[in-house]
Amino acid sequence: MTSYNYYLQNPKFYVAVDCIIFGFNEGELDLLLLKRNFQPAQGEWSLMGGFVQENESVDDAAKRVLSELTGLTNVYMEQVGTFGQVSRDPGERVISVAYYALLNINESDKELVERYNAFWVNINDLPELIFDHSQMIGQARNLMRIKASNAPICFELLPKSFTLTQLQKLYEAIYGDTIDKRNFRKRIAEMKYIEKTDKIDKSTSKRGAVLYRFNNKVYCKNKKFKI
Amino acid sequence: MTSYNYYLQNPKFYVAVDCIIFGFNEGELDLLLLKRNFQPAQGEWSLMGGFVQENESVDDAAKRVLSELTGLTNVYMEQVGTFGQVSRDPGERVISVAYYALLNINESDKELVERYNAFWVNINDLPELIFDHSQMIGQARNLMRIKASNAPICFELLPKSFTLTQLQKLYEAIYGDTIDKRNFRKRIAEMKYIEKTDKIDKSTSKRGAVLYRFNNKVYCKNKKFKI
DNA sequence: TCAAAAGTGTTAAGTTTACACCCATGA
DNA sequence: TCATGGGTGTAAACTTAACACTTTTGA
Repeated sequence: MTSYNYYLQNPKFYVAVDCIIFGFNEGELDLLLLKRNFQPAQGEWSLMGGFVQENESVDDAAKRVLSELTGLTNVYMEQVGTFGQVSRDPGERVISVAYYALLNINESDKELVERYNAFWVNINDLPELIFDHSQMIGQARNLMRIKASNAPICFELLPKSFTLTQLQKLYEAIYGDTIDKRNFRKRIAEMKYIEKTDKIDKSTSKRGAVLYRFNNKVYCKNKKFKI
Repeated sequence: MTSYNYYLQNPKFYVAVDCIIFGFNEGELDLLLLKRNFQPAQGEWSLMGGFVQENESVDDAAKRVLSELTGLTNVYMEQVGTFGQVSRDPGERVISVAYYALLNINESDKELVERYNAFWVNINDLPELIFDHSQMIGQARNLMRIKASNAPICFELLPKSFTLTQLQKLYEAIYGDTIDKRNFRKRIAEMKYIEKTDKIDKSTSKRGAVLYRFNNKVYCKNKKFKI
């Protein structure tokens, strides 16, 4: 590896990643937050984070940090942005790259989550968070909302098969607004890649609700999505 | 400043900023690119960039770097994202945060631009660029297009007063598509913050075209914008 | 007088919204 | 048999898209 003088005269920084981890449970959108049982800011609420290492890309660091907490790999993640205020971390200067992740709460490793002292917290009932983590969450929510209206990322939060009521409740949680049931179902019916299965979910009603699933192969044929 | 062991065991990185600088001239959208007369990658095309310093935020570094090239401060800038592949810069590991900037070409310091060996290049006719700079530009264009359709950022690229034909040509350049003149003007007419002035521009037609200006105070009253 | 850009309305198509009742079933 | 959530269609309001001619004036 060549080193030019050019680089040497410049300072280096700790670079961290912080994860805004979305989950969906019982009609509510949750975030996985740490009640920190370690330094710094012990006892306070924070996002799951970690430092970028020499041998990994920033994206890979985010995946690693997410996997350390949840045990999951191949999770949908998207970069939110970089937070680079000089004193955002009062301990040391740290530049942090925020990512949001969407996952199915039931697939996460409950033992790991417990070991980190992490909790799923309703997104409408968030505690105060350290540093600029609340700001990161705000940006992540906006980005996620926009993406969810234009791309089929909602299925990352749901089980493989789901009812239309579940799907609607998820969108209502994302948008923070109610949606008309008939209009919603009309739009879904137009999306041929949201397929009826022959299974019925009886867990929330006596009549039972048809289970649907997302067919990504069919989606890839034209990639039109709009809710 | 307190140092915890926590930080010390982690590596540090060079952090750079790269600027995607948009300008608008004669109906065409341009980017300000460097034909590098310095190391590394001398002789190749690149974005204007620089390293984050100890005493400045990442956002401030982007502003400084932009100002070094253009002489301009108070320029509209937005973060595009962070590029953190391990070997994106073959010289040394550098994590780079990309920003896009919108400015009026005529306000930039031509002498400085020349000294840096920088050129305004039509966005549809870009050269090959070093590292991941083409990817940065791609993301910046997408982001800018979306923003321009939802917020009045287009005026950053225009002189204080402008004709409706200029404004339409700008949007056509941003969207890479033609727009119906009557429909466009109808939409503009609904935006009370795009105000007629009593001036006429005679530079592009014998008849002359009315000059308009953007009134930010009026805009701030309801902040609705959609083109 | 004519070339060249500025300016101006209407209609059809498509999209979005609002809205209320019947269905199936287990308790 | 009834309470509960599942499932279904239509009409009005609004938005978007398509489209062509007249005006002004300097050369």
